[in-house]
Amino acid sequence: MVRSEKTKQLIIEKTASIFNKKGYTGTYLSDLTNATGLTKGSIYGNFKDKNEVAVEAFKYNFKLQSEKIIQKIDREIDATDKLLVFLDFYRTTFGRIFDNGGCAILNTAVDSDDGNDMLKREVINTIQNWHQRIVNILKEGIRQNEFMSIDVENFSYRIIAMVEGSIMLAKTLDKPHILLQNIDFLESEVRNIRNK
Amino acid sequence: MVRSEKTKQLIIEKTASIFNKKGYTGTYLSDLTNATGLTKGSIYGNFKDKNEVAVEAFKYNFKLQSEKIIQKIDREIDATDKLLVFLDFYRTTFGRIFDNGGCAILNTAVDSDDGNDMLKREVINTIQNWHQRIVNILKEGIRQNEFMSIDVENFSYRIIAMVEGSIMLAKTLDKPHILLQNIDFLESEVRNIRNK
DNA sequence: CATTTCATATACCGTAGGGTATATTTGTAG
DNA sequence: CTACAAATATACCCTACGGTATATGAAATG
Repeated sequence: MVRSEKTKQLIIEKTASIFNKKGYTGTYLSDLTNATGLTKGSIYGNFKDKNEVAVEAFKYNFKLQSEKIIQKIDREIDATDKLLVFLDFYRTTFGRIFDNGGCAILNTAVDSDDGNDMLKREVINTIQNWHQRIVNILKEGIRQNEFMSIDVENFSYRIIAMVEGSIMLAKTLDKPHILLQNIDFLESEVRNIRNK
Repeated sequence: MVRSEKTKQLIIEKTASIFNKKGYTGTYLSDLTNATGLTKGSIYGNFKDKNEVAVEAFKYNFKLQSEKIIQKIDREIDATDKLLVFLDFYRTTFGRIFDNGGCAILNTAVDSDDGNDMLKREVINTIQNWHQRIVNILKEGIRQNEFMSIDVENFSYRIIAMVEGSIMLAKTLDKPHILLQNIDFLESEVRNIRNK
């Protein structure tokens, strides 16, 4: 990795959680320089503007959350196990997610809802990717006669909505058990659509 | 209403949706003066600072959402009907909620998660009020043998999580049907806990 | 080792942010 | 109709925001 790429990476890594915590307008260039130990000149030598940093920070935040879980999912064979592994993931990582400022998708979706088109487009893409991933697992499960023939679109949006809503509640009220219990519920939902 | 109270109200009403759309740091005093047609002097004559306006704006936004639905709930006698009326409410009002910038609870919870203690406390209170309201309906339903004996805390957090998560998804992706379908689901959940 | 290239720091700019002290206006009571 | 109080506007403050032009420093190449 050339020097510039290293710095770029450093900036993203050091500022990602700040953007996630304070939002786009709430994160100042001074936050970026403080966190990185670099100067504005250096940051603007590596990024076009603050927006570009924010977009990269969001990508990084999501990757941080999703990379490991995708690996785990891919390791499983049965659709049921894929979904269960995915859900169980939140049990073990909610602490880290909370420390990082909460779910990047939720935060950025709410934050970029007015204005900030680049960020908004990135969030939409990310959600749709995630949704499609679950849809594909469900479809494969149905094809393999593992699951009943359900409305896969609907079911996967339900999972995402529940996860996101639960993270918001659990984090805001500082009651992790809300998330944990709703994960329990989603697991039972997954088991319910299985063919016996 | 004395003059000052009128102005205060005007400021709150005219700026509430702006705060909901752009968040606390994203809403500038210039937004407030533009929206109200007043000057900074007048705004600071009626409020201590921007934070106080934001808190009042949040209260107003939530009231706007909740006032009518509470009336509707109170009109129903059976616990089942109370819950169904509550859920059905979102079918008819999601458009207005979206136009107002989304659910005030969700937005403010995410927005005030870092810093802004006054706002954060207000959100927490509001969520807990809302939760308690659902818990009370469920408890009463159980007492009247209308519902099975379920975990009421858990069940009501599940409803709230689902509603909030669905609003986020539906608004971000511009797909209202996500919210509508998840409302359908919650309705069937309510019907499922009824004693036959 | 000299030179060039690339990355970072310095020093600066205009603007607009939140906030306030003071002047002006507007209702209101005698 | 005047005098007073309350509410609003004016004019200003300092700070720090996002951003840029330029100078300095560190690697890489011949």
